[in-house]
Amino acid sequence: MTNYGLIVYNSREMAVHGRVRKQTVPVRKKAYEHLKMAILSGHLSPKERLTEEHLAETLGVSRTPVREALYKLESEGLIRPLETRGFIVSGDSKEEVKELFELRAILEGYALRIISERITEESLQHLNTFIDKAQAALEANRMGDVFKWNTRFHDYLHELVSDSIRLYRLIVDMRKQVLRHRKVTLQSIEGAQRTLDGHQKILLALRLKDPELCEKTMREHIKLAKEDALLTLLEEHIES
Amino acid sequence: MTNYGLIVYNSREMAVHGRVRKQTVPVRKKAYEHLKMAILSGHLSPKERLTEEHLAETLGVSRTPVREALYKLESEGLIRPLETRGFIVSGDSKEEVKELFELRAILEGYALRIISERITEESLQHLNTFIDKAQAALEANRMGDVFKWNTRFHDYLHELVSDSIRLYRLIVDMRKQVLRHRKVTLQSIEGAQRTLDGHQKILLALRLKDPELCEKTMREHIKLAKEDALLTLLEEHIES
DNA sequence: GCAGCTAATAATGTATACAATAAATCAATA
DNA sequence: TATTGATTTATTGTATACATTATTAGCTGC
Repeated sequence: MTNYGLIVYNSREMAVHGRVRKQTVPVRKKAYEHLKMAILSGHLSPKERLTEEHLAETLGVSRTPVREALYKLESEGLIRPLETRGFIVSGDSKEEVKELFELRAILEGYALRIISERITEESLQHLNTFIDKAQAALEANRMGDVFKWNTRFHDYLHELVSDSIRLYRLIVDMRKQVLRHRKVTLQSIEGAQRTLDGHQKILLALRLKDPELCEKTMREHIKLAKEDALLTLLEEHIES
Repeated sequence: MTNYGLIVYNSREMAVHGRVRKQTVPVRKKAYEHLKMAILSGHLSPKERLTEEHLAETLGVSRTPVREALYKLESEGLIRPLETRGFIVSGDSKEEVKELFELRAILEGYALRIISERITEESLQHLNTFIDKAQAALEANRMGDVFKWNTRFHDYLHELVSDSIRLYRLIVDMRKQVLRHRKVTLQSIEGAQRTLDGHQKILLALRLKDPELCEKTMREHIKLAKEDALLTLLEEHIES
């Protein structure tokens, strides 16, 4: 396994109730974030076996926080216990990727339905801005920015259901997991344009305040993303 | 806090690969199950503060497995960290119950959509049997059995999507959490009859193999359950 | 009484030790 | 050379100790 050292950022300040309170980031959380990123970015492949001791040693911490991170990752389905001991990064089989996107489609579709019933003109304006910026970036061929503004678009939408805690959590979680399949999608211009068109449609559906249409549109939008992701998956297979 | 001792069932046999292998249930898991049941059954009220030390002492184990159980419960939203230290059982505010049921509605609605595309005649027969048995029990005023067969009905449906691991997990999880709001629903005869009618509709939609209709029907079915649960919640408030 | 400080206490976070168990290795035997 | 059994090693599960931090309680001076 590659030795990726634990990033050190031990404490940060946080204002609570007017009083400044120091809050140290628990090692457990750092280990968790670290492993999660390693998995999502592909640094940790599904081939490698993960054991508490080994990880603890690699990260330079004790087993206690590591195991807590492992359990959390397991509960999120990012790793799974091995028949023998230890864990393994969950492979992204075609079926799994499909399922991930399908869940996203229904959850976010439903979220958009809710949103359509409460969205304000101001929010619509915001969303519009994000689309415009992404479009401009696309025309200037700044793909990084396209990605950024598209992400903002979704983030902003999600914030609008942040009071539905469970739904919100689920969506955020799914999106994170989907990250590793989405890279290539946005590298192709056609893919990016398609995404943007999707966002336009979503905005339109929201403007119409039509819950039914909103749900349907979002589902279709994510379905497209799914197909892109599956294509990518296929390409990777051919490459290797 | 009430002293509920840890149920002792230390090991069980499990056949794996033809070979019988002894498997001890980890204390962590026992503590988790124990706390979960205490919460879901209402033995642990949202008033009580949960701290690692205290729980460890009460359960007669060390903090290590307790904290792991606590983290898991937190990730499932059954408890949440207190502003001060410790955890507290998540209250079932009206909003939370609503959200829970709404999520169930979309997830199970989607599940039924999938199921409709693959269900066999045999499965339909099974489902039919469950409904018949529940109906018979209802007419004989054996409410416990009504509950049992209705549960079987849903369980059986869920099994049909058990290969969609994430979806399956989510549904199972939501249903468990919903348990504590459902008791009273089935105690009323009208409620039970309504539930049964709903199951009939679901079966019909499945027979028609109409995905759209299936999704819609299931959503409506769970929406009804939601309203019952909310009524119950209201009643409890009045009582106290 | 109360604002602000300090000491005491409670609770958590992490490391570590040890016991229990599973997997791997190896040797002996048929 | 398979198969079995015993031994070694790897890994996990739990308890515990200690350090750190948060919370509370108790002061003191106003």
